[in-house]
Amino acid sequence: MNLRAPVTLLDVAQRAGVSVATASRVLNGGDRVPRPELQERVKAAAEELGYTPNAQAQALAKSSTNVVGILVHDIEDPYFAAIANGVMRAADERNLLVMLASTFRDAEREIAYLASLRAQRARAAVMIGSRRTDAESLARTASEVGSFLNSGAGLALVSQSGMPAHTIEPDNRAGAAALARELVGLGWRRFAVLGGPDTLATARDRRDGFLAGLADSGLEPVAIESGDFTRDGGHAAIERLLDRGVGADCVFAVNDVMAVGAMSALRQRGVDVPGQLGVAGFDDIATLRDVWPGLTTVRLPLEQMGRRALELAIHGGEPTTETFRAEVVLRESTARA
Amino acid sequence: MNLRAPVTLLDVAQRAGVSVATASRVLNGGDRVPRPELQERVKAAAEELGYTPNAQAQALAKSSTNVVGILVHDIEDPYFAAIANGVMRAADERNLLVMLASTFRDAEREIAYLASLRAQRARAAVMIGSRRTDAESLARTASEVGSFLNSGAGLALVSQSGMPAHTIEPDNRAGAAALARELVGLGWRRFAVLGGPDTLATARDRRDGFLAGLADSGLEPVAIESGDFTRDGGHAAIERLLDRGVGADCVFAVNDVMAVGAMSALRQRGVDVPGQLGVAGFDDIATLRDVWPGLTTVRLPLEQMGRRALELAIHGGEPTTETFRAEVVLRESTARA
DNA sequence: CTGTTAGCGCTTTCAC
DNA sequence: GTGAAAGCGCTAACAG
Repeated sequence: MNLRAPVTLLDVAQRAGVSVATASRVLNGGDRVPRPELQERVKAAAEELGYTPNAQAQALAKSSTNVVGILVHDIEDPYFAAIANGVMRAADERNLLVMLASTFRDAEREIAYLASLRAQRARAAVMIGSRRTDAESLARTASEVGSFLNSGAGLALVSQSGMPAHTIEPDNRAGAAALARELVGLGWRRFAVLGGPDTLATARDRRDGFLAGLADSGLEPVAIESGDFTRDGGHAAIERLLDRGVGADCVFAVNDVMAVGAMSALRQRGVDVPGQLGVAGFDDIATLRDVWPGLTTVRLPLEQMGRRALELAIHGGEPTTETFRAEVVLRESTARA
Repeated sequence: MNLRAPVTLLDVAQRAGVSVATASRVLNGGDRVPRPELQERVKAAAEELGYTPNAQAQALAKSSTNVVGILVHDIEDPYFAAIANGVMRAADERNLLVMLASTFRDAEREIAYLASLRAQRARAAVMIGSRRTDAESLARTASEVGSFLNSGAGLALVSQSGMPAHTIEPDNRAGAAALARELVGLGWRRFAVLGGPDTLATARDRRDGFLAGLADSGLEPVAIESGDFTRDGGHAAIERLLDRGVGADCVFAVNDVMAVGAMSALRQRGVDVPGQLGVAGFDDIATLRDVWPGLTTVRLPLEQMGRRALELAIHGGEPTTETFRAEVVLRESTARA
């Protein structure tokens, strides 16, 4: 076994003394099954020569691939990783290869990747993550999404409505509203909200849902502060809030990483959680379940959402929207004395 | 724009009134550059028809792709996500598409994925994560690695030596030894080690390095308990240790997630950290930097390691081994009163 | 059941 | 500079 030697089907066929058609049939399960004896010969030849089918050639010949794409903003963000994981598991079960692209939150990259997937003739793709509401990039994305769909590939979006494709929606509003009610039930009254960028639908929905939940009890938040949808965003937002000196007794961050960033800032400032200030997040990120005090949050079936997204994407058909329920998880960060 | 309509280069060429050769040359920068006027015509035609090159066909024709693969055990594990992120960034810069596979810690899957990447004629691949030392699966992996390399593709391994490919090694032993020394310097004396499976080289090296570091001060651990290389593994291991009642005053878990799992168990048992027991980990996982008390650990330049791995993989050449230094990060979890 | 043969869409000599 | 044509490796009719 030395130096590159591209063994082709023809090589195998010749060595086995059969036609390429026969070789193809036995090696890649086809319609008609050759006689046992030939099967043996072909398999043996393939084995001896160390034959590996050229997926590119196969794809070209039957104009269809077993590749699916996943687009996430940032694979290091545990939220995306969890959903992507679900997609990958489902893909693995179906023997599909996954092309994963981290767009680093750049709309242009996202569009370019989608185009690449189209060029690769991917069977389907799953786009994860809330889109910005910025009209222009939204239009450009929509256009590329149209082309993608038009190429015959399947597509499912997670946390992003408004596109003519299958959509998986976490019930952000209802979940946040339920959380608000539970917190009020616990006795908290003066709430502050750490929102995300206003262009992110997910962040907006969670904030609005929370406000709606408070309204159910005739309450209004004492403050709303927006920041990036990240750990640092939460850290900075709570500091601004503290500096402004609003008298909140409980703060809701629109996602867990922001909440954790906020908790860190509070610790630095010497504010006790939940003694002086209760803190709640959203997502129930697995990696953060061990933080202390345990973070009250709203659990989303992230992996399942990913699985389902892949199923819908490869299934195709008319655009569907499926909503996944969120579930409030009360922990120590909002425990009342 | 209706129903699937595969626009080919031929369509574009005809519409522009040129040959496919010319169309190819202008659309995919080639050797000879056609006259400006033709370029315009071809580009216009391509635009109007909404032409997208078929990557499969291109790959077949020039027998080379711009696809690279990444193999990780579990993309939800922040350690792997961080390295994979580095690989993806480097890939993105080079305009390479990434095929990411999560092997779910299954050796067979890993081998199968490598074979798939070979079938896809991937340009290169990066395998991340310590290999088990189980002789049989090691041999089978080695065999597939051989085939992969033999196909002309590049390969780099992260945290796994012993294969005839480029290798990126975090300096686990030295890092753990340095940590041990620092802890001793802080005044800790009775150490317990929460090791990983003995078949994982990474886990072994960290444990051994730590022991060596202790030995430098003439110390020996009071106990060594092994568990899975996961959050739950750390949680269970510390509980067994506690039940056995070894009188340790500081415990070193061979990775951060184990350490966090252990801290959680300690909290449940009412053991104060670092008051009653100091805790240290390894990796300095970003997502865990906000846990409280802040976890003393050993930082590895995860993203950089990933970047470098990709560079080596696509560069090819003689197998190299590059070692990345680890750096001790002291935090509150091992602070002495 | 098995072999022939025409493509799949694009790149790349090799002539013009 | 530009085009004709021969593949790249495999699949899928279509004949035997």
